[in-house]
Amino acid sequence: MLTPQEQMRIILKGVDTVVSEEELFEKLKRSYEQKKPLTVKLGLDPSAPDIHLGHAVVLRKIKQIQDLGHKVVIVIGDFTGKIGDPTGRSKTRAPLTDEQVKENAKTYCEQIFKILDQEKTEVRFNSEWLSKLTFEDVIKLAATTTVARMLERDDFQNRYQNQIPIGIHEFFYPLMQAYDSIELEADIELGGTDQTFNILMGRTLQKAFGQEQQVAILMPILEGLDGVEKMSKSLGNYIGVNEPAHVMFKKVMEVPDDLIIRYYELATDEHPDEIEKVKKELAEGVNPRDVKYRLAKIITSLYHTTEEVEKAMAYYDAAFSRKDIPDDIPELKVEEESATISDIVPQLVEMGLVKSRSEFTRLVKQNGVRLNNEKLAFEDINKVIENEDVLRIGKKRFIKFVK
RNA sequence: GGAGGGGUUCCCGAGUGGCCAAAGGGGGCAGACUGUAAAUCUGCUGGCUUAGCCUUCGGUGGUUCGAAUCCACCUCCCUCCA
Repeated sequence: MLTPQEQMRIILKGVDTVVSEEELFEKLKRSYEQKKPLTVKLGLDPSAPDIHLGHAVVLRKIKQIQDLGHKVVIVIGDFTGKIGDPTGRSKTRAPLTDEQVKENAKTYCEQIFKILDQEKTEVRFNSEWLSKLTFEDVIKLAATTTVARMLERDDFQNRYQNQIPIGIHEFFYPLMQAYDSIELEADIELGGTDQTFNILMGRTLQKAFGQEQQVAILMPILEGLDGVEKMSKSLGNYIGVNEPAHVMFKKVMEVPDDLIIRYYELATDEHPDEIEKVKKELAEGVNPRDVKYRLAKIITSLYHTTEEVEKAMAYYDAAFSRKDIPDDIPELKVEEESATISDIVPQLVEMGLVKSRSEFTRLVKQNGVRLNNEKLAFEDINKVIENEDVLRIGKKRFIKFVK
């Protein structure tokens, strides 16, 4: 086991805030001396089963701590998920059913274990203890804090000021999450900075319950592809860990230039020395495209095999650098011998390539659709499809027809 | 419990009887340019069997030749008072 000093260095890399570093050091020291691993908690919300690089920021950090020999406990907030939590996005979230939660949890774990070591990770569901609390217990919990204190939370404050509803039940969300820490006797809790309030509430509650307070480790929030908003599925600016290699690669290339370093820091496991080198390169005027190209390779490799990455790069080079038709594109079997492009549109809609026939028509009229790399004129929409015809919709969407 | 203000298309927000598939902005998509990104310019942005038709302005019902707009009831949100 590494010395507490060495552990600190690894743990602190890239973090936004630690409350508090002294406490963390003390815990590490004690753990080192007694050879007893610390319990590290990460709470996950099962309502969004697709993990993206934004979530991965925290997961990577916890993986590093896991590798230091500490005990990682993932808490799936199935109970909290059923209550509905404050998302900060205008509306109160719809509660999930048991089936949804279970299903989501399964998908979740599959993705988490692309990053964490499954053998060494404990997964718990917080309904296990939360569902057993009596009303009296709940009141006692609630009595540990005040409305004013609750309203300190950014999200609540914003909504309150903007006249967006806040359900009373939502006040319980931080309390429930905090209670999880008591149940686990957590030494450390990880989360994004958006979790600051909830995680600190864990400290408050632990103190009220006579436990040693957990250390809060808060990771920065990764911006999404737009470069401004946080990465999130609902905003559509995300890179999912489950996405095919070529999609992932292309998306990393869409990251704004000024976020290249941030992505290096938060979305890869690159060594700080390496990152310094990259910073220098950029400062010296190396084409950001090339730097980003390497970044895309590194990130894609974290979630895909070498072979898949090679393919993805070939696809990218062909489709976007040379503007050719790549080799490896989805195919659509055309049943009807005399089917025209127009005839096939409903199937394209079904596949999600276009939203509707109207949208397809608009794209064609705007020269956004190509047939075998030639612009498709609106009059040609009734052309009979030949075997191996390739349709390109916009820049990214390809489909090959086979008969 | 009382008084008042609100709910419009993906978001914000204009629209108080026909000229409204609904201004403007944002976002998104496409084209040009480029480095693939950004910036900029242009176009599009409910659906369809597309000179036309159908669905949409919290819900239901009504008035009217005609309703996002008027009326009734319902529902949800906010503010102030209690």
